[in-house]
Amino acid sequence: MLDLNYVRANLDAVRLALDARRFPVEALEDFVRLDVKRRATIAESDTLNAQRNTASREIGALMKDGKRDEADARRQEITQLKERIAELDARRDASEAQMRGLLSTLPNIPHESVPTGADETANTEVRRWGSIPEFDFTPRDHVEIGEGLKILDLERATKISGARFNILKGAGAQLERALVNFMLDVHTRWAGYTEILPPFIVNEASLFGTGQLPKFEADLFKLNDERGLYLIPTAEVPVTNLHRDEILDASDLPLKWTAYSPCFRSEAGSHGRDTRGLIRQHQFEKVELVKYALPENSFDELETLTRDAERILQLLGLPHRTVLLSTGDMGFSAAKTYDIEVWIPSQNAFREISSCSNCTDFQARRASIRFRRAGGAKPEYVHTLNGSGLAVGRTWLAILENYQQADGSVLIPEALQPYMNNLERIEI
RNA sequence: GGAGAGGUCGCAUAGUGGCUUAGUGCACCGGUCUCGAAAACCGGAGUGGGGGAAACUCCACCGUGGGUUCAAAUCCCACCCUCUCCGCCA
Repeated sequence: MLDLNYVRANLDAVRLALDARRFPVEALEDFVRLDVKRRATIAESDTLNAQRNTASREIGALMKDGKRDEADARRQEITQLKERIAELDARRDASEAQMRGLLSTLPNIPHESVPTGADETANTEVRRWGSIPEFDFTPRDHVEIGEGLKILDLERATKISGARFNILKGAGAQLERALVNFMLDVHTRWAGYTEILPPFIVNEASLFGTGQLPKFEADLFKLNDERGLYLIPTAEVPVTNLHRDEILDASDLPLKWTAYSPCFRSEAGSHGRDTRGLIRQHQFEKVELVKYALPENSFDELETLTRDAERILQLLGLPHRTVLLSTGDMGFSAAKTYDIEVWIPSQNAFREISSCSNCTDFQARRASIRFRRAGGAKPEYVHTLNGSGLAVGRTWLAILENYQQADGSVLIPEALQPYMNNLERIEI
């Protein structure tokens, strides 16, 4: 969420930034009008409240002195004040609700280093790692490889749950588990992240905090339950909300967490896209990285977080590139985002396997996550960052495709073998 | 699921309708003292919002939302959460 005072003071800059994000900016005009109304209402209601408080105290004093008649007279006075105050409060509540409604749907302001553009064609590649594998046979896609090795069963998953679900079996299930352990170990041992195992079901306030609600409810699975609970679309939600409504100490920052979780996404509106295989599923596993950073350090922290995610691909020997997203391609809460894309031989293309964002104070304001510098300084909002480190399902299929052999078997990357009981190859 | 207790300004507590628009202790910040520190003493300090150039000032906030009252932390209703005991359960 953007800061009310910031929007008020920087209306033109905000309008420009939102326009770059392809956000309809007309709504901002109402904003100014509502704000003027709101402040006038507050001023009057505060004054009347002050009068009421004074009168009340005087009545108290009169009652004590036994002057009932005078007290009764003053009561009349207050009754009128109260009506007017109730009226003003109702108006203020309405204005504030409208402003909040509008503010909560505005996306974050892009950082100045982000390229302006309408969509992904304006993204810029910042670096590339590894060489694209060459096969002396026609490479198969992961569905064919996985089903051939009997480690992937999509048909039965459809019977049991429906489209966009999958079943891993034997060495396939083991590979998934190995990847989770491997990623968590690398992040905790070498990069100083603390492991979190969060709830996979969260409340509305948490989803508001990270920005999924109110705008993107259609992307979520909501539980049929009076409590208004949802399955998490990413561990970013529970982990970023860890210190919601708290004031931390500046010396605690940065805080770095890594969390494994399944992720549940309804994928509404992506019918027909990536229908084959594991690329786009309703349920997938992910190891997430989350940081709270000091505002002055957050963009540096984004660089290291992105490198921490890339390291996994490098240790697994998977070719990839890193792309800086343009203003038109970024997510709602992000001020700056790098996507990491892994090479997928069957598609002859790089596909997203991680998305690393600095959300600056956008989520922190929605979730009220603050810190205080030494002594009695005013609380400030932390900057929150998150990135996949990595999407496990996509890593799984990238290994199958990049490490496939002519005979249909798949080699296990060396770094992963200790996590697979030293298995070197998955074969029939 | 049943019975009971409780949620107060970082922590711990006081406060059952107006001497409290929240007291006290600890922690915190500033000062006095000291070579320096500790102790002691003096003073300060919550969050959000409105007005103001500023000094400052006003309003709201005692789990959340309603209600009663001239006046609510305090009374009433609903909900959320925590703890204890019983039952059930991976």
